[in-house]
Amino acid sequence: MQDYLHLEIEKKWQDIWDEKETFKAYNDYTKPKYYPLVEFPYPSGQGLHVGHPRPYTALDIVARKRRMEGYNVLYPMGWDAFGLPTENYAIKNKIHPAVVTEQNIKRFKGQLKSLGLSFDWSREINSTDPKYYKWTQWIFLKLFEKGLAYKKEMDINWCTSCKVGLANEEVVGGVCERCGGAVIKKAKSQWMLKITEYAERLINDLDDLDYIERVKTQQKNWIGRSEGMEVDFRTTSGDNLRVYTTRPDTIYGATYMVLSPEHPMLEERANLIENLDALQAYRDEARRKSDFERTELNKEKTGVEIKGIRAVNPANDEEIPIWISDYVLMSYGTGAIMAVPAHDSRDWEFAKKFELPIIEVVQGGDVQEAVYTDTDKGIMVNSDILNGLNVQEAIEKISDYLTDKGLGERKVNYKLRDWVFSRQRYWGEPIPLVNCPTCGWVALPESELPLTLPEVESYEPTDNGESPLAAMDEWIETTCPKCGGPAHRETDTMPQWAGSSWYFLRYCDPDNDDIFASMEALNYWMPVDWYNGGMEHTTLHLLYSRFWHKFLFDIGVVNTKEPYMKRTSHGMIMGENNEKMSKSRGNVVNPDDIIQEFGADTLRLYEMFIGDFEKSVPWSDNSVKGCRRFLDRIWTLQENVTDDAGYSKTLEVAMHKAIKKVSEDYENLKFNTAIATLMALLNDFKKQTAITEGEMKTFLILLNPVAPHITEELWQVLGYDNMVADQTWPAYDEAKVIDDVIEMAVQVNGKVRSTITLAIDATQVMAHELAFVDEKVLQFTEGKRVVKEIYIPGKIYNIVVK
RNA sequence: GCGGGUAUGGCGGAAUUGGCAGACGCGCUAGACUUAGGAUCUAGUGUCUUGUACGUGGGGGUUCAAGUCCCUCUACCCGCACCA
Repeated sequence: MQDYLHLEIEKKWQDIWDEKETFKAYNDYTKPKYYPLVEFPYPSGQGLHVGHPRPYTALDIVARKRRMEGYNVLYPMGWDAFGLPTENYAIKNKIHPAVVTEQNIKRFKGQLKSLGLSFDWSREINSTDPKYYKWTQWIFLKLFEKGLAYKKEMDINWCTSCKVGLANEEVVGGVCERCGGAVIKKAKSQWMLKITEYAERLINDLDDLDYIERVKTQQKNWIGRSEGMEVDFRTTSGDNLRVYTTRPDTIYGATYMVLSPEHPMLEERANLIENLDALQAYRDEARRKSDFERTELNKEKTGVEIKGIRAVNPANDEEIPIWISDYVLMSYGTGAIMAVPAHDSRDWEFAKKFELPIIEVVQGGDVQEAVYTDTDKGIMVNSDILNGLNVQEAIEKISDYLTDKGLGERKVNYKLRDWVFSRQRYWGEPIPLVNCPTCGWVALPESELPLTLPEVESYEPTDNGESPLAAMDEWIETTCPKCGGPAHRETDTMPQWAGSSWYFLRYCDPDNDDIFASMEALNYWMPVDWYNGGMEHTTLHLLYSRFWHKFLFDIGVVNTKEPYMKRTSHGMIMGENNEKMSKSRGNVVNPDDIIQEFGADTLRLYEMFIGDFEKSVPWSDNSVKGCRRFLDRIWTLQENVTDDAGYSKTLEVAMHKAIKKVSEDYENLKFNTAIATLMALLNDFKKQTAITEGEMKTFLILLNPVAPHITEELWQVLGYDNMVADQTWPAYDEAKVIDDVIEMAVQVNGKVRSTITLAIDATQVMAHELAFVDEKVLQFTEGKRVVKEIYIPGKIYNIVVK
């Protein structure tokens, strides 16, 4: 017997798979297809992280199993290569980001190949390749054409000392990550995409999808649909202040109003306001905080009352004060609220701090002492026409009442905001628009796509907040495609989300120069059957790509209204100390080292065995060794295989059970228990003097998706000249999976006292007879009265005594 | 703070969804083989005050029966819109 030389064996089979194009997805549109997808990685300078192989191996298992089940499988891979780290590296080292990207991709690809993943590399894509981003730009132009892209003044993070715009991630503790300088918000005209127009569909269409529940919930909560009312409050300045509320029933408890510090009323009625300076100072302060900081509850509430203007509660005509406070956001609702301190915890804290009146309108608590929010079963009080109603009835009645009086209207609101699509950066897709003094914003004609990134001297953003492209005069100066007059190019680029919002479509037809993918290819391959990715992409990436896909469906260029049929999520791999792996913590494990020492099969097996696929899990060097030991023990099986093609009598049930369990577990993300089953089966094998060829073959096929190299090698050792990858997935016989005799636990008063052996279909009478001669049972029942017997066939027998 | 999730031996985890808690693996203990062992093989391994005992983050409840269902508390993890 040869030694198990993992490096040699793994290289050998990887070369064979490449040469034979074993995993190529062929364009035979008559066969049943299967399209599993993993998120394409950002090729960072650090190389592959041990976290990457976890999802890749998981869907590799599914892909390999599907091929053996007769499907034409498309399991593709590519690079999501635009992004901030590459750009920052380029700035620091004065090297073109494209060069950095190329190096990183090369390294990543080599590492992925050494894992033996069954990707179809002939369809590799790269989001920074002009041939790819031509179509990203094309899709943007379609959005623009349909009125879904618009310009709006939005705040960016601005470092006052570097004089550059910063990503949120570059703002640490309110200061610039690079220089420690103060960061303020600076208004900048930005391209926005109207994702809010799709909010309703993005919620409703989730119903038909096979997404794991927590992903659906997160998507729904992120979109944040709420039904409520917009209500107008008159003011002493003669204006109407419109608020949004989901609880119009509590309007009689509204004892003050709060406006967002950015609310336009401050400008519009500046002449009537007596304390403008204080308000302005507060506004400046709020400007330095993010929405996230502003809505933090545990911090002390702050605010300033507007002196000189008061509001009138439309329900009871009482005059109430108006405050500004940063816990009200301009970006949600109308930027103004009616505050009901008795029944909203934020309002309650604010009222307590500033000694504003608290009026109970739903019975059930002591609102002077604590906020009362559990109002579901409460009855309305102090509310005139609503008194005595429950909350639901009150909402209906007051909504009708205010609507009839012309004081408000029912309104559905979403937390979801439109997508800020501009970045003042170099390393992104140029936005293919031209600003013409006479025609306004004009799209480039399709024939001019891709609009490629020009060479620039510096990748640093300019000190007036524009992208590095703004310094390229000869690139900016152009002519208007519409009128032919002089015009300027847009210098902002797209966010990294752009390229990843449609990449799964390109895999279907990656070399097409006429369209991003032909309808023929899309009709066959789409939708993605199973998409696995990190929980951290559950809100943004998933939502953005669903939005783009729905848009493409609306303009008739894709065939399905949803891109992904099924979405699952994997947990993170932590360092051995159960902290996030990072250089600074010194707990990083390099996959290359593991492959070198133990082999790719061991790494794959380990990452699948390590724990619940959906949960995060710490790395363990010892467990890696245990997985290698399992493969070593399999390797030695080759010495004890007989010529018998079937299963032996002693192992028959175990074989059928294992096929069933492994087949099901691979489908349900339960890779750890699938492997445990195979380990148990190997233990059974080891108890025999020899196993049959049939048993060995089945075992190798079942293990192949997890450990493809060693299983192919052992297959060859058995004397076959084809591959495991060419085999048919084994079937099991349901009749042979069930034991006909079982051990049943016998409980007395709910505690297990003994077990009895009986037929699977035995009756209670038979169980009774066996149990009441059992010494251990009698010990607990003797001299006592049997009150009740619970017999669940095949499960348990419980005797209740007194 | 808001939204989502998690908690089981020394460690990673399993438990047919209300029916024998701890499968499988690691670690540990003992033994075998060995010049040697961080190799391999065999056996054992939840805890303790060793019994009508206790035990699935803490407290309470429902049930013949609870890791699983209900109430409540705590701790940790992910996301929060310019990281990807």
